[in-house]
Amino acid sequence: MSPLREEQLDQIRDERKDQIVQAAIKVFARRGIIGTKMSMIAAEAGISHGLVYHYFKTKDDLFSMLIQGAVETSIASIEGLYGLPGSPLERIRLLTEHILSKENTPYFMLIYQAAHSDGVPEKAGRLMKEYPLQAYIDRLLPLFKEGQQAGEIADGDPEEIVGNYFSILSGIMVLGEGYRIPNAEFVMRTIVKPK
Amino acid sequence: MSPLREEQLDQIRDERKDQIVQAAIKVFARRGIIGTKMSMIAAEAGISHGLVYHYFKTKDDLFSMLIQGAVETSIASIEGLYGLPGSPLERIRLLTEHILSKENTPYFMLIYQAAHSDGVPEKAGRLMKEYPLQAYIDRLLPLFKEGQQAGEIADGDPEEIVGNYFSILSGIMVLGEGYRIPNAEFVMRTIVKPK
Amino acid sequence: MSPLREEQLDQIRDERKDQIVQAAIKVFARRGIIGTKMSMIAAEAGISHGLVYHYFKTKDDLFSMLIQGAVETSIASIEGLYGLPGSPLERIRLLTEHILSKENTPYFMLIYQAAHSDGVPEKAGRLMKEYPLQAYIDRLLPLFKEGQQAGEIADGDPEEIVGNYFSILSGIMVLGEGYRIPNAEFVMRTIVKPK
Amino acid sequence: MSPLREEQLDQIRDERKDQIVQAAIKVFARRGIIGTKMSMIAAEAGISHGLVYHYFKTKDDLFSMLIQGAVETSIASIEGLYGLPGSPLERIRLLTEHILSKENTPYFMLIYQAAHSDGVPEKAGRLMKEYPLQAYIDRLLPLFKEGQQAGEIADGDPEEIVGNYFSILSGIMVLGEGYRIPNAEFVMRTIVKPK
DNA sequence: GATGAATGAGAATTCATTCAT
DNA sequence: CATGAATGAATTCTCATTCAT
Repeated sequence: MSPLREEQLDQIRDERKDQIVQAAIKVFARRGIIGTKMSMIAAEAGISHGLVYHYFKTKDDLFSMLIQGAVETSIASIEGLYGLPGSPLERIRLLTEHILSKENTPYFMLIYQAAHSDGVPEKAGRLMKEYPLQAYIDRLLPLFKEGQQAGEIADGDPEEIVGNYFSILSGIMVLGEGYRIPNAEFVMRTIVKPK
Repeated sequence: MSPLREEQLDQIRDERKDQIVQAAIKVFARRGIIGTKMSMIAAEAGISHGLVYHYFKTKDDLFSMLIQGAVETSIASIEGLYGLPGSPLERIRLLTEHILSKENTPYFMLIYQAAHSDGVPEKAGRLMKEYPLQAYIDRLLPLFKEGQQAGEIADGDPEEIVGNYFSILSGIMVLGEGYRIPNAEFVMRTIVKPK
Repeated sequence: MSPLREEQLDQIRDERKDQIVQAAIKVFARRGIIGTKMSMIAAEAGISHGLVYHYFKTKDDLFSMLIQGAVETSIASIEGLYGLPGSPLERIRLLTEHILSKENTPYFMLIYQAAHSDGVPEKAGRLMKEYPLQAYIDRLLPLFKEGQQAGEIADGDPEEIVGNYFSILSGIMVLGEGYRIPNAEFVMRTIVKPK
Repeated sequence: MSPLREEQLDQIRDERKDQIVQAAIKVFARRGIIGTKMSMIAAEAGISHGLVYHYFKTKDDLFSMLIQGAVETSIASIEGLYGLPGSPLERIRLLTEHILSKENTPYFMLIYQAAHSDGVPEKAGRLMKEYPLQAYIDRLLPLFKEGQQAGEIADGDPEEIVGNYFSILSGIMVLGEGYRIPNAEFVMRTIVKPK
């Protein structure tokens, strides 16, 4: 095994792994844990079902890994808001637009699946306990409070407002095909302070 | 044999059927079609799984029956709005409160499941084709237009407004445990015309 | 319980039992043991399935009873030949016509089912051991030998001739719908001595 | 991956498929469709029941495939007669011997099962409609007519003669264990013209 | 690393049988 | 005697997972 060869293998491994992950996100998001067959993921990734097991120990393992990624990404994207310039409202609008963008759907679906389905594997379940929905709310809270102080966000219990805001966004993202996705402005109306 | 006995049997049948239906709504709503095992329904209803088949031919049959009920009930509840007194906005607020009330969750979940899950039985699928989401929007449209004419509802394409409104409500109802359910007022903000 | 009432009950019992037996013969003959559901028998007899169990302990019990009747009847009908007048060939022709008559089909089917199907209950199986196919052949043998001595029946091992004759008849009777039932004359050609 | 491997897999597939088919013929012939459990076929073939489903979609599928083979083989074997040399009677005797040979039993049983049993799958049923018993008779008819013209076959309605002949052969082949199988000569007596 | 044959646990469904009324 | 509600064992079929090649 020359180092070159090793590198090649590593590259193949990474490629394959990503192939599988992308396929799995797609299928899990649409069909949920139970509704997703390993063969579907393999077919979507264009490989044999046997190969999936070279890279992921079990179906639960694969799902848990996806959830972990989804949670980390989404938490990071919220925390990223605090480094951005602009008024609180502007930054919230940015986040709202970001969340409502098409490419985020699978991540929300995944988190939704993990929070609900009963076939949720232990590991994914643990993750959801560590970073429960409340975690998202907690991280948004300071921003909303800031907004209230700036007179941009409607008065009222800030935790309630954030909770409502997050529910509405989550709900929309989970709906899937057939439902109209409102634009950010529409959702923002629920939180901006009327003049 | 005696009329009394006949009645007793009818009563038992009705009771059991209702028991099963209630249990099924509960379980289907939470777990979806594939995720729901007949044994879960039986256990939830406190009967043997064999008895479920005494009353419902198949799992698909049972699910389809529930969907039919859910669709009919929800359509009727929208259409009922047109007979009520009050301004359009007041009536929409009424509907919003009604939809957001706890006891409606399973119906929305059911319709959501029927519109999405992959194991949707043919009969339920047909129902969803007959009464697709658009049907709900169509039925709400006149009321919203009325509201716009009365200056109560925000300007803009009424179909878009209704679609967004319905998406937000549907999304919320589908989320299930862990998420905060906003009160009607919060949702109403997305559609009322700012003064 | 007046004696009159007892008699009435007895009569009902006998009627019901016969109703069930007739229905069972019909259904078992066509569908075999496994293919016959108790509910089919009950439906054919026009009673509830529960009532069948008042008269027959189990499905196997019912089947065994029918086999017993079929075996006894058919054995008796062969033995009856020996008391009849006429030449051996004439009496064999009589038996052949009798067997080939439509109303005998179910009995042959039943015996065939009992001899083959693997779901044969222990009791019926025992009966078939006591009166196996050989029993029929043994009982026909003297008549055929007589026929050979009288120059009416073809020469050759009489046991083989009887066996063949019985196989052909049994086979025909077992075929059921769709197949043509030859008349007695046709079958007789296999055993009569050519002039 | 390599062509060798490809061939190996093909070979394994063919072997397994044949193993299953042979086992299935054996079990279906004896027990009929309903009486045959997939586990029996698997056990007979010495494999897991899961593997049977790897090769055949359903039990009905497997049965239908067997019927198709049986029908095609038997029709072909009749049609092959017309290319053979010899007098009509000689060729019919050949066919009779062929049919009565031990190895043909399962095929006749199978066709019999398909023509009768109640659990006959739609596909097999369709095949039996396309090639009903009448088809066999139609294909034999010309040969028997030839035989009558040659003075070898008994006079009378040829369709009736063929029908009877086919019934007798079918009946014998269907009987199964316990019954004596007559030799061809015995059966031929029913159709040859007496001198 | 990659494939797909092979296994077996689990879920839907059927049906013989029991039993309260 | 008669009914049909109720149960659970048995069967078909699916799919996650293993493993030889």
